[in-house]
Amino acid sequence: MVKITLKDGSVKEYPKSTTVEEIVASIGSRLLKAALAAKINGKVVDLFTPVMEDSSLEVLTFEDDDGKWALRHTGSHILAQAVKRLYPDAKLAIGPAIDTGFYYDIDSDKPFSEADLAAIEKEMENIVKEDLKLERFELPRNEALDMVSRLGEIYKVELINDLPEDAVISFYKQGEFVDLCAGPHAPSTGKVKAFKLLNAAGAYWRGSEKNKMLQRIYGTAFIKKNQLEEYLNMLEEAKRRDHRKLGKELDLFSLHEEGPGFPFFHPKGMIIRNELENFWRDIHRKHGYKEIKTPIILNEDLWHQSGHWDHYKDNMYFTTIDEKNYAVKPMNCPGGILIYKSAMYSYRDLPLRMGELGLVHRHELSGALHGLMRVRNFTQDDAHLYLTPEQIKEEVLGVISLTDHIYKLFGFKYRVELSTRPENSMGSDEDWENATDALRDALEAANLPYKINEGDGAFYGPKIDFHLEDSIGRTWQCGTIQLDFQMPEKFDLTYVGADGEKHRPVMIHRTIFGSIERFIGILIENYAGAFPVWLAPVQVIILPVSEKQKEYAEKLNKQLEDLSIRAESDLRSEKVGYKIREAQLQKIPYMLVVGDKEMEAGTVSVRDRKEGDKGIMKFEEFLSRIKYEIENKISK
RNA sequence: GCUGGAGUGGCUCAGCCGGUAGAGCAGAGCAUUCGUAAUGCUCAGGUCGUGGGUUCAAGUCCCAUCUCCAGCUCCA
Repeated sequence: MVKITLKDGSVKEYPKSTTVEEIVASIGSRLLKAALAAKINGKVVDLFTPVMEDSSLEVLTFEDDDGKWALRHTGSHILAQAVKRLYPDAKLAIGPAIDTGFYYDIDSDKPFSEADLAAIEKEMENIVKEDLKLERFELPRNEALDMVSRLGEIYKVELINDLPEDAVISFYKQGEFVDLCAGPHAPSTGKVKAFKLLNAAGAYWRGSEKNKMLQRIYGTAFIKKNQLEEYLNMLEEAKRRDHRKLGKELDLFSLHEEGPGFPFFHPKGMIIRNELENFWRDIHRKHGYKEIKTPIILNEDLWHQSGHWDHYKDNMYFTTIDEKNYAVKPMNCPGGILIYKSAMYSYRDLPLRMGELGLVHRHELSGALHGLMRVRNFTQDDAHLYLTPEQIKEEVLGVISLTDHIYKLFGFKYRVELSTRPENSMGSDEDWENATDALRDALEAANLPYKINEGDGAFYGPKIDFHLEDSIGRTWQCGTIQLDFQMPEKFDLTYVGADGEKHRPVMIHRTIFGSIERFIGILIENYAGAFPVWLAPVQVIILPVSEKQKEYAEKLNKQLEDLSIRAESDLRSEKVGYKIREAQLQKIPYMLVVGDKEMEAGTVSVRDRKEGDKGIMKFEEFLSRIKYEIENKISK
């Protein structure tokens, strides 16, 4: 007999090699129905696993991440099985579960069209109906290789060959289909009732552009049909929030063939930009930053000296002036450094914080361009801090807290990553280690959860990255804090210490918005175009009921403008309903409906874009309310 | 850059098996002066991303190219 300790602390006894499934069945039929996998002594296993010793047992359902992943992983196997049934020549690569569902990479001569996906989905439904039991078996390496080569699965051969010597090589079988897989899986294909294939796209084998491009089919799976519906609705909703669509509808910006990746900002988009920049300047001044501006085009020699030529040339644009070679700046640091070098500094001057809203140009791959999120020219809200080595931690912490403060103002959730030394980089291992440790210390001190992003640092130093989410949960790097011992060396930067000797400062490169363009993209999607009043391109629109109130409307408009509130009046001879509809679609925060009643009483009938009709109030009262909202940057 | 898909008036979209472009919205004009998400009528507007080719005839077929979309790669 073995003793099984359940999550609630109760202990039950079962004959040895009773399967998890049988144990779960003895607990309750509802739990059995919901169970997808289990944890025995903390290790995730299949339900058909026999229990051989005294253990703790935790049943995993779709509510648990591991249970969810098991179900979706089974979804990917069903997908592969369906593909093999329909296209026996297709070769299978990898097919994992992911946050939003699952995918399978397949090598097939025939590209999968929408119609093919529908056919595959149909076959998957059959497999679900067949309710095939999943079985697991292990093979010694040579037998495993033998089996996958007999099946002609060349990618699986490669995968097995790359497994470490001591790895257990396991397979999962459902009906006629067998796949190399570590598991765990749902107990049978019948569990995957609520699934859908979403799209097909290319993906390189093993993620390297040197390898063959395979076809990746994405799908998702849930335990209940209504969860799937909900998810699909969420995707639809996200499409409505897409900043590219809203940018056009709200007349904020545009992109043209004449300048791929070079966004054009329209008057309304410029208002948001300028408000953000004003806010940025204000808060940075308060945090001890000076502002500078450096040229966009600088002599090529500078870029040789900075190391960009060796490490960043492929992303740069070049030009010639008077037969001399120049580069368009992809970063602001070398220009900023020239300003630093134009004076002498005492240790008393440090930390020196110099901010720059700098327009940079980078050659991004054409296929990577994406609305405002990834462009070829963008304005970084950059700053370079020059410090003594002792000041590193405090300054990094200062930047972290400023970043947190600003993101919170917008109500953004964010994720933090620590990116370490990349392959193509400069400097000694010791410098890199010190810099990376310093950033890690700061993160620990700030008590920020973070993930390590191996080899993703800048070529001159490691960095802390802040990622923000767009409407469908894709994340984009915005803020970054980079610690740099290299540029001060390359440019022979110095300050005079208390000892009267010259010393080498350390540099921090940092951004908070990251790029104004990308940040605006994130703002649009997060607010679904309904910006808080302080950012809204038009803050108030006055809607006279008829032309009789035209003058009253103009008077109110003028008063608003005198207070620097962005107001418009809709004086067209349209019905109020029509004017409201347009203002509503433009997501204007406040509509002031004025008719004879209001005109005579000096009042306005206020309509809030979210809450609807707020009733009549004195115009002055409305003024003080909106002023309060603007001044305090209220988002609601 | 790679794989797949798309590109028709300012916007959103229709156009079957090739026979010389349709609608709604927006715009302009006229009428209407109207109380919380679309008043009516009239008019104007495209040669179908670009360049070649096949054909008596191409938005529709073929080739090239540009841009966009999804994903991969890359990144603020």
